[in-house]
Amino acid sequence: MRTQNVNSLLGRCESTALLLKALAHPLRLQILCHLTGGEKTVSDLERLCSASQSAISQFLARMKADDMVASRRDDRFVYYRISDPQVSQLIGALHKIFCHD
Amino acid sequence: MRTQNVNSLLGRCESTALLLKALAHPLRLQILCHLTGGEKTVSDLERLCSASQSAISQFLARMKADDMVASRRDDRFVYYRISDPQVSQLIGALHKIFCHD
DNA sequence: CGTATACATTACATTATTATAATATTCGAA
DNA sequence: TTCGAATATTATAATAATGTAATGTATACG
Repeated sequence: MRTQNVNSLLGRCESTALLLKALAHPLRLQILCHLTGGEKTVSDLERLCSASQSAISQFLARMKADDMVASRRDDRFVYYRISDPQVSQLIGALHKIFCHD
Repeated sequence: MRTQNVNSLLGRCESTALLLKALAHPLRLQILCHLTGGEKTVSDLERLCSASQSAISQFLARMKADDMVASRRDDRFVYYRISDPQVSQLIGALHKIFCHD
């Protein structure tokens, strides 16, 4: 049963590991760090992360499919934001552990 | 320069992503969760995680090479423990976020 | 309409990760 | 010294992730 699985240690480790894997890439992590500062367009992220448009767009699409981020369009720009509270919490925790001492 | 790199956002994201990657596997995460409860032998972990000896041993070797865990031998048993404080902190943070609501 | 800008998608070669099986080592007890 | 339990290592086939290039789509504006 799904619920039982999620409540078992293995089940929680499986779903948590999936999320960790989604963050476990320098560019994806960078993107999410920038998004904690508020929504950004693809070209914002392109400049901020100095990565290719294609790579950024692909990772955003993937994270959107995983419901980690959401987007809205305004004219010719698409604004992305973090939509999963657990992702925000996790980024916050990472910041405390790795950027604060 | 190494220090500058670690202090840049990209540098911190790179090293943090490496650690996340190391945790981003159901079995490795399970192993580390069990180790937060104190040191365990390989066969303890084999039972606790219901995984093969080979898989457990390989992951432990890899995490040891990454200085995430350490081991000591007592007679015929090898006891593993978490040796990296950041790993402990991270597991603690994950527990709060994913196992506490 | 046609063009430029912003973004998305597809395709693919390269590299990394995984699971599994087989074999090796280490150490204590008989 | 031989045996078995505990752990480590090696090899490898299968799968997944990555970076890059090329192409596609949408929207505003002249």
